[in-house]
Amino acid sequence: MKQYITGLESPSSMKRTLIAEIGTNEAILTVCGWVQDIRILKNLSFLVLRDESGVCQVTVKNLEKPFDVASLNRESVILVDGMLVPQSQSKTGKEILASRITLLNAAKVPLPLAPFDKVQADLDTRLNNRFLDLRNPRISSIFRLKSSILWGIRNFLMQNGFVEVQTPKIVASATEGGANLFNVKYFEDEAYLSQSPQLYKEILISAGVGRVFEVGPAFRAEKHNTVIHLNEFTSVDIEMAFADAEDAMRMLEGVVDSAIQNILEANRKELEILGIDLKRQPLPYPRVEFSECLKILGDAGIKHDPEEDLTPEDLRVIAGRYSGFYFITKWPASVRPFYTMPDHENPEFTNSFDLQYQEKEITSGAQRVHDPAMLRSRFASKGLNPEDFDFYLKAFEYGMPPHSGWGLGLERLAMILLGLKNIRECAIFPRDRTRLKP
RNA sequence: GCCCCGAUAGUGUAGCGGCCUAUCAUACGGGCCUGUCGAGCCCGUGACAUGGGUUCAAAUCCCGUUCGGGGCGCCA
Repeated sequence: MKQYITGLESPSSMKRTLIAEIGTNEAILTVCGWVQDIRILKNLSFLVLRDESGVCQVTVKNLEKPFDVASLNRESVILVDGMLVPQSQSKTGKEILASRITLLNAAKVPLPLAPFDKVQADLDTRLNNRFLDLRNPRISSIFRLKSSILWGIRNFLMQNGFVEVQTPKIVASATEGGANLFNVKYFEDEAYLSQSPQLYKEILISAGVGRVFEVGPAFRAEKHNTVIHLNEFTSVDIEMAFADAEDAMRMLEGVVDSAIQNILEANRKELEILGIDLKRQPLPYPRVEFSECLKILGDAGIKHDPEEDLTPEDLRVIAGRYSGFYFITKWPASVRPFYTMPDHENPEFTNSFDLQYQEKEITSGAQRVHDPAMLRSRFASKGLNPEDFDFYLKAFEYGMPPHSGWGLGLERLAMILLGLKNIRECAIFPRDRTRLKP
């Protein structure tokens, strides 16, 4: 009674019906998917069959023996030929009376992770068995949403005249210092994995691209062990010519709003599965100067060195004043990279900004230094050797426009919009301090 | 790099010196059940991360190792 695969019986997608489309087609149909649940009664058995579009119930009359249901394991892949039951009593709303069931591939028992168990597995167990974890729509919804977030971002940038580029991820020098880079062998040379496309974006501004963006991986060799850091993350980077920090901030809030708008329109189902109540936040997002943050901290009785970066504790206090997204602007030069433009009036501050969501930093951006002489002195003040950046500096010597830009952590944005507590949830195969597989 | 915490069946947990022949749920195997849908009921299988030590006695206390969780620093 068991029917094994020969490999030659692979179903054609031409005659396969997606579960979501059941009821719109003929009454005799073929569905394929994973066995999510098995309930065996005396005279009949029920299967819950799942494909990428949804679930339906498959009813098997045991006496007719279209298949030995008892031999089936959860999460095995089957093909079901059968008839649509017109008025189904199933809670899935869709029911097929099986005339034939073909086992396409069996799942071993026990499952290392049961995606539909009543007990929730730990994140570590889930990530070790990500292919099973992702079979649960609660998990796969995260990545459908992330995909839509990125589409909303791309759509907005394309509409605003940006060109998408791909810059190298194997690079010869650091963008902001040397400590946090992964080494790679590049034939006879020493190379690194790129921590940011910053230098290339700026060179492209000199190249006359005008508005440029990139979505790509960024690598940070920091041994951080937190719920908001990955060693490989997706960076959305833009750079705009003839633009100041305010222009870049406007583009940034536009991008975020477009991402939210897009998932509200396109992903009602996924938002519902995850129980997310997401709302657009009116533009513009509040702008708060760094010096104002120090006052807020002062009011809370926290003394803060004006040359020092804000700590997570500081940001929690500041976040008490703002709900949702807000910008912190005019950061001190001491905590910003060499390419950040100093403020004309107060050169110890910069024309820079971070986009925050409560206490979490999502984006860092600024107007950039476009004058090569100023850039050289900034290298010196950061203790960097200009010779390491010769290919970069060269682009500034022959007509570099004033320009601004930012880099946004896609997983950070996703975790915030989706209300997830650990950034690893937002990376489909995350790389963290110890995780190199799968 | 620093600091805290943890590791018990496939999964998730209780136990924290003798009452442990280790709890419960879920999963898994068997049986019953004319439509189930977190199915139900009965029976059963299955675990103390690892190496040392303390003790009459260790899942339980101590040390090392490995693995995991969280925080800080750094950042997106």
